[in-house]
Amino acid sequence: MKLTKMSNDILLTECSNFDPFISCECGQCFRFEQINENKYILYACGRALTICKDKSGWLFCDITEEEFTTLFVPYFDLERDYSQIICSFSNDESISRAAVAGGGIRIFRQDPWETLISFIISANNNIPRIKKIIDSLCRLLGEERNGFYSFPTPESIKSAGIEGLAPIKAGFRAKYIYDAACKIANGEISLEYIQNCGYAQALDELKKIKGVGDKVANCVLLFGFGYYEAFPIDVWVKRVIAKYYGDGFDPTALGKYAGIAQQYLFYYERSILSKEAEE
DNA sequence: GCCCAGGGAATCG
DNA sequence: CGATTCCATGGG
Repeated sequence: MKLTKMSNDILLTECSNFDPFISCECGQCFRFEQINENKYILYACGRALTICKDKSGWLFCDITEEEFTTLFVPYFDLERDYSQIICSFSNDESISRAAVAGGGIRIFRQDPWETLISFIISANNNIPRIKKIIDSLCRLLGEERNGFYSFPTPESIKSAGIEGLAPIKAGFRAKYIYDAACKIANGEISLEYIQNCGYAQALDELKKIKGVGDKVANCVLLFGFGYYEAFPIDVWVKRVIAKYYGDGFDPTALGKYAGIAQQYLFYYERSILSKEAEE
């Protein structure tokens, strides 16, 4: 990994297994927009970050090297050796095949609270609409700072109430968002405890929140807390398992980075389906 | 009108 | 336990 200062921008080169565009599109995060083929804006770490695909590498606009290093190197998980992780799946044919297509995916280390609400919203929903609801939520209750809306705090959602959430049109999920906000705001659930108590305990803790079951909890643990052994099973991954593994599939057999394998499978299964739709 | 979407709660037996 | 049903909303 090499960072080069280019006036107000940072150029990233010599960084294998990293494609920020694919990493955005692979379903782990929802606050980003594609401007064109070579340009995305990502809303993370409390700011908007413009990312351009350059001939020589990835260009991150209007950011200092210090800010990129302290905020976005951890966020993009750039210090981890993903090629070694992919190697650890080499005895699994379908994961290895999926990792060819999704080799640029990094698991983003997202804000736990934002990830919790985002995946509560994801229940029985599709990605474009999840993005729209989250964006509405930030515009409704977040704080604006030169065009960027922060993610609303638990307290602000709590004081808005279920009726106050009506404009974002989250449907039946509004009461779950509210329940999560209350339990975090009043300390009934501690995100810090979930961060430190280990995977199994953290899973139980998250599931105390209404609207959080096995799938949502595992997404939050994987994308918001860095529990890489979390293996969320949604409708797509269910299809993959039925197709390639059948009964008796055990994600723990994939080791401590099972969640990364899951993300390759999810991305691959969806991308081959959209490719088939084009034909 | 139908079905589906990164599911989960409530309610059965 | 497992199997159904319902939940709001929008796009295809």
